[in-house]
Amino acid sequence: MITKEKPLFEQVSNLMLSQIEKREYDVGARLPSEEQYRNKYRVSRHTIREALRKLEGEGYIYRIQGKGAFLAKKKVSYDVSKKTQFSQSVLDTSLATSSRLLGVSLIYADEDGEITEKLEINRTQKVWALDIIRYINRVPFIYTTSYLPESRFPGLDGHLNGKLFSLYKLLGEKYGILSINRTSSVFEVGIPGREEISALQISKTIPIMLVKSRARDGGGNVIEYCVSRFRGDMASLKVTF
Amino acid sequence: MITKEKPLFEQVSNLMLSQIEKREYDVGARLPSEEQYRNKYRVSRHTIREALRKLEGEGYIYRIQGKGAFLAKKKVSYDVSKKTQFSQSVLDTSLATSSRLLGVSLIYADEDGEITEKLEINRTQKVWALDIIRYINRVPFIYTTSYLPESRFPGLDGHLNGKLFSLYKLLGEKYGILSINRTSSVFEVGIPGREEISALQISKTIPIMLVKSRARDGGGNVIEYCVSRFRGDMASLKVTF
DNA sequence: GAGTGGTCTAGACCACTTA
DNA sequence: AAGTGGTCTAGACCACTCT
Repeated sequence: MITKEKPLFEQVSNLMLSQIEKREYDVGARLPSEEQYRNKYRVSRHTIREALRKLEGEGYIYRIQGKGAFLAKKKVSYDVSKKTQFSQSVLDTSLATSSRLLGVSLIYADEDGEITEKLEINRTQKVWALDIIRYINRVPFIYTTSYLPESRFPGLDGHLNGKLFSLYKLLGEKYGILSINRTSSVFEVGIPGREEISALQISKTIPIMLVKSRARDGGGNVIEYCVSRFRGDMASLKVTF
Repeated sequence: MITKEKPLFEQVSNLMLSQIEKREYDVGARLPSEEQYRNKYRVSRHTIREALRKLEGEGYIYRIQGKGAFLAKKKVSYDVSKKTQFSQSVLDTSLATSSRLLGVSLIYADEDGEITEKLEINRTQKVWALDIIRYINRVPFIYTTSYLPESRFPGLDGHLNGKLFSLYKLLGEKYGILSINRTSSVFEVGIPGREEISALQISKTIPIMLVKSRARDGGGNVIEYCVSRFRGDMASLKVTF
């Protein structure tokens, strides 16, 4: 069974994958434990863990400390275009969406000046920073930080409540913002930091997709700069031109 | 020095990172070897490797077997919009771009039917599969596989040569395709497989960004379906709406 | 307390690069 | 041949979940 062509952990990983692709497990079902795999394939636990890490990075499985490894679900298709509302952007309407406001803070110019630059303001102006988590079927899917100039949205914190939450709707109702246009976005991949790991409840081996974008009002003024971090193993982002 | 707050490898990783951010090394310079780090921080090699793996995944460093770990360069900004030519999409014009055709093959319908579905053809039709590597300053940056219907582009292989290469220019000159429109793209992240690792010359810990897109001619017919794999540590993809 | 995944050590050999 | 990163084993303890 063991050849010398490929690294051992990769052979093991492929054996595991072939079982998965034969649909031997249901979606969301628990896979054998590392100890069980170790007995099955007769390799060290380290090798089993490398094989599992590979499958996790590829999005086939996810792991939870103390519970086990589970077969991952299909990716969620998400539209990142001009539509600005979360629930409208999730293309599969059978999925339940919800949002939670983690916190609001009023900050001064950031150190590197990235935010002030993106908002086209100067460093003496204050900025709202909103941390929001968006859920799909109660699973954290996106962790977003939105920056908005305080001068344009005075008293914003007073209009917010933690439970139900649509930012753009609120901007329309309370501040008379009629149209919001996302003109461009930047996509990058990354490895989650501590914040992303705890907000999205993922392990550090799952890559995240970063989407940075600016929104302008009808007059062309920048009203928001936001950084969204998507679970890499769950998201499939669709862009239409 | 060693607290119990965070995992050891993360503390080590942060110490390494603080050195990097203090600009103690030049871009592209070699970092200390794992053995040197091991002596410096007095931890096991496994721990050093986990710390380095973290930095690698975050895009700060890259590693080459037998040579060492090196300080990574800044990300390349790349425009993924309607522009269809590689050299035009790299936003920093000071960077040298080049392409290489890895191979052309004439294939039948794929097993899962993804390609035939995307090309809007049926399974009995043959399809050209072109593997192309695009370089930035002679470093592999994108690994693309393009699928084109053979019925639309007969004898395509005869027009290709491995060295200089612009696919869309060729389609215009040889097949009279006047306008090419990319209407939508799908973005995903992933972990590189064997093919991507060897084509992009990366290690398996570097995530890749997958961009799948279709192109249509002026008449609205699909003329190409392509899957591009960007080096996650090098690419910053810009989308304009 | 038992079982799970997460971190860590110590030591070994392999594959690749450089001299 | 020496040095580097890549893979692998064996064994240990920790953190978290479930019963």
